[in-house]
Amino acid sequence: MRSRRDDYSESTRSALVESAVRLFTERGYAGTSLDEIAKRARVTKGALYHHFSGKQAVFEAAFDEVEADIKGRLEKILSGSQAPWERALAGLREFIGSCLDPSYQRIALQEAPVVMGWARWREAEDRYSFGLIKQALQDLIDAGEVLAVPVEVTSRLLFGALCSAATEIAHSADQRKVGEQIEDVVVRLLNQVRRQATEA
Amino acid sequence: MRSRRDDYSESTRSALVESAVRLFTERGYAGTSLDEIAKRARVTKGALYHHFSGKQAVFEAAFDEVEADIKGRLEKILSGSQAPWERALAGLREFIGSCLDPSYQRIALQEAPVVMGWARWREAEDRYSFGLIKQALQDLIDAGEVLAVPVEVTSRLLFGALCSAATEIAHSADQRKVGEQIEDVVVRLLNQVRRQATEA
DNA sequence: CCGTCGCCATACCGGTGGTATGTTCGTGGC
DNA sequence: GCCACGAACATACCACCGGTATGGCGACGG
Repeated sequence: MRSRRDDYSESTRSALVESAVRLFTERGYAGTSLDEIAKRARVTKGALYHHFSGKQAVFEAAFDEVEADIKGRLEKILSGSQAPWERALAGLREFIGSCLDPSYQRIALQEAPVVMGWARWREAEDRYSFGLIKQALQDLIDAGEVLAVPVEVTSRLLFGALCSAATEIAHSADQRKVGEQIEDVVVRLLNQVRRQATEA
Repeated sequence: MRSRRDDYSESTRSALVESAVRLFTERGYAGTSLDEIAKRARVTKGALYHHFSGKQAVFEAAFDEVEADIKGRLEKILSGSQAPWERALAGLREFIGSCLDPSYQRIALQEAPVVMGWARWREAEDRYSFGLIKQALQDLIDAGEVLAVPVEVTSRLLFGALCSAATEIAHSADQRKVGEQIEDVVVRLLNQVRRQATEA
């Protein structure tokens, strides 16, 4: 039986996470104090330390929050019923679009490797957006759509390229134009490794 | 006339920078205190604040130190007398190799965007390694070696891919193997956008 | 030989992450 | 219905660190 107190507890916890996501996005990890996070959630540091072991834990909760959101949207597309190649393209577009979210940009891509440490970040990314990209590439290869390439390193290259590209888009004055340019270049490159079975 | 004091002053300054590079590489920006940096340079925080305006300035000095080193090696190769395509390949190899330097990894690629802020980092990178990569790509296009692609975004994609790839190499158990895989994939992709003028 | 100023050390302050302790109130047993 | 218990917080406090203000010492120009 779920008690009334459990509701309250989860409510304040989620309020803390939400507050953390906002502040970390705006001012970064080092630039936001725990008092601020607690204050925005209308509690004190005591409550924060009851729910989390420390500042790092709060950050990781915010990280999970942001990543889970992206992952959900990506999974929906990648499990669709279109042809593998079109699914991948749609996923690519969705990922680039998601990268424009300032929270994902700063928390998941910029600060997470520094705050969590690279090893832990990589491990987490395997379960989130990077894992999905790798899976999508593997599917393409399995379906015979692209040449056999080392999946691990190739998806790593692709992920790195897309992340920095997305950051570029996000900060550019004309997001639409830069976004189309990037998508164009990426698709052009991908088409090069695509098996030409559909032709001839 | 360069006085004796100027020598001393520059000596302690460079000692501080060297100390900062070491500590920032080992423990990261947030994990190292100014007292530690000063102590390793056998001075006190007072000396540090005489030479630098604050912690950020110390970091930027360390950043410049690391970047200038890489830039020097890259420039030597890219201004060589080989054919454009071979020059670019040699530069690519050199850059991947340079990325394995833990200081460059952590200070210039990981922490700098967070510590300096993305905009300032990007601005600085334009004058260092990224600028050289962009120039190299532009040269290839000018020489008619590769198809005309949007230089800015393409080099951004390439830079991002290489950086994350290099991080992957640096942390892998078998650096040689992963390094060759990555180089292979990148060259394969580059060959795809290469103009086939040499054939036929 | 002396005043000056660059170079650096010492002392101190405010803020922040973390801990220890106190307080409230919902919950389950009787 | 009541009470003891513990979860869910609040409060008070400490250690450390970035930054500032001040003091001293020795080299350099006059």
